[in-house]
Amino acid sequence: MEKMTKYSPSEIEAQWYTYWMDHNFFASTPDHRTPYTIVIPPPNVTGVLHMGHMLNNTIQDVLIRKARLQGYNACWVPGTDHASIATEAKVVAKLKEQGIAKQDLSREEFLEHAWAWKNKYGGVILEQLKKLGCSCDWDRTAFTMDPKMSESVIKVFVDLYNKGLIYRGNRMVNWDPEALTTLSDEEVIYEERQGLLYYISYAISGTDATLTIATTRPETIFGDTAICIHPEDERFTHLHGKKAIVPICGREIPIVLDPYVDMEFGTGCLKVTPAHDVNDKALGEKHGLEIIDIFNANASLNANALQYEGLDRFEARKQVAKDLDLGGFLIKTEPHLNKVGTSERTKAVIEPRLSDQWFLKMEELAKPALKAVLEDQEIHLFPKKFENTYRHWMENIRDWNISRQLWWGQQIPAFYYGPTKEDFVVAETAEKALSLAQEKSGNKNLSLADLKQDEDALDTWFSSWLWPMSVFNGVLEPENEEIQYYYPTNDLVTGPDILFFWVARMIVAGYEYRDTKPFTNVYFTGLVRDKQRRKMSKSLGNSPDALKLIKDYGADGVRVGLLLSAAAGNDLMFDEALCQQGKNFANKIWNGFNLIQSWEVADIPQPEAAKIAIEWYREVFNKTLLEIEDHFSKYRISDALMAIYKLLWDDYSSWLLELVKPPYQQPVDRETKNQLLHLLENNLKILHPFMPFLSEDLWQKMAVRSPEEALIVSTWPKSAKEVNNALLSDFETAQQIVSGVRTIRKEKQIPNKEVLDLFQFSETETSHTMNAVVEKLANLNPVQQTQAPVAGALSFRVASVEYFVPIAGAIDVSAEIKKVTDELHYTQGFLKSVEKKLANERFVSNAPEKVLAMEKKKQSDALAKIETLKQSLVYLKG
RNA sequence: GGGCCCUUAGCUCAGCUGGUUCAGAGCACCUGCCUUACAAGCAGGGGGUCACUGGUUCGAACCCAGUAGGGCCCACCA
Repeated sequence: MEKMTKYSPSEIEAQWYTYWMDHNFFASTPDHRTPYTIVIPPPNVTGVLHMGHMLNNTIQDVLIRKARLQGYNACWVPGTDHASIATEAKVVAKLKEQGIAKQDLSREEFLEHAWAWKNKYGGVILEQLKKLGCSCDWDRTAFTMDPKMSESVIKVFVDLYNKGLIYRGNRMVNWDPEALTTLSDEEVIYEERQGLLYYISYAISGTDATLTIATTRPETIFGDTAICIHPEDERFTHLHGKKAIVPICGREIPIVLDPYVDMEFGTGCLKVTPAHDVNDKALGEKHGLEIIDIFNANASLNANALQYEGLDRFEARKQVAKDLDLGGFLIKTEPHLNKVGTSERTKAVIEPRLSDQWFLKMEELAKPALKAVLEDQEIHLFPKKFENTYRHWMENIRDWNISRQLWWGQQIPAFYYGPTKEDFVVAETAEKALSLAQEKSGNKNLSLADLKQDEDALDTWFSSWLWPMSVFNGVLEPENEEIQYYYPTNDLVTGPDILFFWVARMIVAGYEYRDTKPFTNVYFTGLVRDKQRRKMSKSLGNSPDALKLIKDYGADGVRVGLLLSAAAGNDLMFDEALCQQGKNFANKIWNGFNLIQSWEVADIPQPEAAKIAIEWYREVFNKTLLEIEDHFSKYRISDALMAIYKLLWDDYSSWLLELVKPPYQQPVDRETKNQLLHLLENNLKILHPFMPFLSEDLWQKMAVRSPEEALIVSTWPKSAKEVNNALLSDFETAQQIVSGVRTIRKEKQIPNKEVLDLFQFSETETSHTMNAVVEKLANLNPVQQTQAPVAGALSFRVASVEYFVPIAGAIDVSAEIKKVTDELHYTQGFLKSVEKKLANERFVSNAPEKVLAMEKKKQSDALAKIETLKQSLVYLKG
């Protein structure tokens, strides 16, 4: 027989996404409702969907869909980030393939290529998010280099400059010799690398003596402008005031004294290279040393390195070491573990380099942002542990290097009009700059042609830190309706890796420009790793193809798979098996739906079992709903999903549906079917945020619905605060009885078809409200009461009540005796421990009332149980 | 070098203010079943010295100290 027992997601997913889009269900405009806003962490325009995005955006979609159901005006703003360094690198690579070098292009020409590239590939990742089911308001799709966004960025730059917070300085910066730009401190990743410590001998001028320094970078000797020793180092007092001679180049350099030098490290003598090390720069300034830069921009050596000019720095290191050795200057080398800074983007080893850069003073700006999170609790971080990290960074915040030697990005609005580096003005436009320049220079004859704009672009994060404001045009028009309505946003869902890059800075910008937080809750997802705990990366090839996953398991299945493994802030081990679990779950629900649909309806009375089951399920549903809401309030998204999973699989499918199921090929009563459909509707509502496609599909299949009645815009069920615990507990007892009978069936291999008897042994009358449930699920004749144990019957106990199932010839008396005896001994032992506790005066006097009462109940229960066990033994032994 | 966090079943993880929701969940596993929605399933079942050592307490997975292992963040030691 052909049966439709398989759910195939791919067919319906596209259909429902189109339906939602066609009816503008994702769109939001300000209205009388309370807004619920999320701004997407804008992925790089160069990006393709990876597992991190999938997780991140699934969580956002769950939150936004739930809010929408709850009646909020849900607004999820999508967009992309221009990612200056990553994108520029891609465009440069692409041009290179076409035989075009960046240097051969003008800034304008290059930007044309970049925009063409962006327009062609920039939307890919957003299209992929649609496949995942993300219900973003696509009409609001923003890009960090949109005209208004860029204008906002420039406005903020000018404003901060005018406030005296932006300055230009010649500073040691992190230079990426591959991307040919500076990086902020946060973009530098330190790695431990095994290297060598070279001991190099320097002659002392005018004497036969020498001194030995230890360095990891022998190639930098050409930049040496001093040797530094500790003033109190008694080994070197004879060197005070002397000069040393740099090997190979023979230059004479002073020997200076400074307590900075660690006498314990190396030889106690330090060579000073102010152009290529932050500390050396400080020493240089202190002692008035010369600065000799020996590197080109690509980190090859320049003319200052004499015959090594043009050599790459690592090649030069080998060569210089070799030559030093030949010349007798290299005393020895020893292995040395040192930390090497590398570029987050290009992986190139960072070269500390002195250059003119723009900086933003952070100290004052950070203060309100620090207070808001830690003191005022205006913003909550989930998990909370990130508050420590946040505090540490904000309290030790350093100035932000915001200039990049790139073209792709907002060009710094500083205009030079004169011969010196200080002859510049900062303004939104060249026209404004001109009048400022005329004023500043006193030269009214300056024209636009005399102005030269700074070549650098701004750090990408200098635009994304405004994102929650700028997507609502809140920077240019701070009073506009949209920003007033949607801001502050509600939740931000992102990875902890950009806590400093982005999250902290958005908070800073929010307080500076709107005097309030940009969002209330920040949910940090973990890193997605593979089963072996390795970080997912392109180079390892361990990152599954997101679209293929969706194709194989359905978007709903993948969403469930990701969420099931994702506790907030913990890394998650992604395993495709979880997507399979998600897909199985979808199929389970789909089948249950088909089952109900297949039943004929008749006007017949409602069976008792169905009536009880439905009442019970209402309670379970309500209880679960309360749990789910509690989970959501703590951002425990996976726990919320698991609660729904168990509700639908166990309570709904295994218990409720089994109980209401009509006998084979017979109709169901109208009452039951109607009630069931209502329960199903509620199930679909709470399922919808997690599995939007399946839930909408079934919702639409169960009734003819107008667009206004679509599930996506329906209402989240209301929970009753009262839970009928008596009903729940009675039902649970019934479940245990059913389970007891099933265990006996299993042990004695009695088929389910065979109808059995069940005796409830009880001296007093007990309630029978659940008998119909037990009889239906365990396939029993009406449950009978008995005043005495049933001889020759198998038995089990639920709570302290004993049940008997008579089975002809199946009973092994001696085995039963052993079973009961074992249980008796165990219970006696248990009683003993309880009584010992109760006999302990200190326990009785210290333990709270509640605990004491509990112990006493344990005692009386155990005593009662021992009685029935003893009686059983008597009967068994005949 | 400074700071933060983690270690509970084979795996991934819950476990709130110390006490019957304290030893849990999902998956995996084992044993029966192609049973009348679903084998992508049903029913039943076995798994843990709560990292280790001490302490506090009537009582510790939970609090304290130490040890071992793992992770994260920050920091310029040549």
